[in-house]
Amino acid sequence: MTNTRQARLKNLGEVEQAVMDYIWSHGPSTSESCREALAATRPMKDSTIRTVLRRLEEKGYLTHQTEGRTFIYRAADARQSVAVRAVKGIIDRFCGGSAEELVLGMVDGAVLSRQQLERLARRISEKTLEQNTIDQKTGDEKMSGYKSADKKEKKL
Amino acid sequence: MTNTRQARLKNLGEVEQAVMDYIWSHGPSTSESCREALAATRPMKDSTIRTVLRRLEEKGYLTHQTEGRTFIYRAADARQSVAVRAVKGIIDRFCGGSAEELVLGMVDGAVLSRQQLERLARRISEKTLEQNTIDQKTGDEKMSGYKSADKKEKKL
DNA sequence: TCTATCTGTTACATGTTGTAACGCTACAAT
DNA sequence: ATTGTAGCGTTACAACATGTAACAGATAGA
Repeated sequence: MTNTRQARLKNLGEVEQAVMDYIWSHGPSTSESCREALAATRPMKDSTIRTVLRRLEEKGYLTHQTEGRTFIYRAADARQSVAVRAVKGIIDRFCGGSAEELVLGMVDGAVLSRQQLERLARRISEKTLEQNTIDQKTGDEKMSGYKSADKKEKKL
Repeated sequence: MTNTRQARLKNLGEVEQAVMDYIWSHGPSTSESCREALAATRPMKDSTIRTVLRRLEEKGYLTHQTEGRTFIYRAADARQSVAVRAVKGIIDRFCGGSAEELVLGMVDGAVLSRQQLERLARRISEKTLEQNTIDQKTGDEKMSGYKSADKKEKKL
């Protein structure tokens, strides 16, 4: 059900990443606009960038549609979705599917600060509230009975 | 200085991953024990597994020490550290350094449930308290805003 | 018709990953 | 001492991934 079966996108090479970054930032683009945008740091012949674009499409990162005779490439998924999918892959491969320990590790690894994590929890709480307002009858989750988990309302 | 400067470990191939999983689970191992452990799903000649092990060491995932004439390989870093580093890489590449949106996306992407996130925040709060009790003077302040470093990286 | 644009196809050098054959050395049993 | 053998060192190779690009075919305008 949650299975969008998009799964396993191959990793991106350096140039591929750069191209995706450009398209994610600038929206639908032609091969030429990509080429020009990257020309400063990475001069490429037009056939080169087009090959990269075609491969990215094969890999499922892009789709294209024709405008006249010109290909307009656009990202198949939002940057963030791809990032999340990538992390999901990492979780599967390294953490046996449990994301919890990973996030905990991110805090220890200084990838996420404690403050950020708490703020996140708060933001989520809000979103959750909205959700609950709509369908709060599903009593299966909630398990709010967390012992005396000392709320300690940290200030931020 | 949490910066262990181990940075950028290359990705693991399928077999490499399997080997690392084994060693992470069983601790220091010889090439033979690895070979036997994976034999069921992946029969390999001894030279094969040894090549894999050597490469994993080159990549920095393993170290080895000699016991008699036998190599004992052990993980250079804990599984979780590697996972976190991998995520860090994703964050740099996709999120311009900000982990926050990513975690938020993990919730939306059903990788992390709201309950889990909140529980995490709670767990962290507790840890933070202990920490604070001990050294509350360290301005923990993670640099939440990386500049994304302009990849100058001229090919050579 | 001719040319400036675009796309289609094919190629190729590197690098990565999986797999493995050989070959050399030290130690143990004969 | 001789030799089998357990273990490591070295080299090879096919398949795929990635960056780079040439060349060819098609077509909208001038």
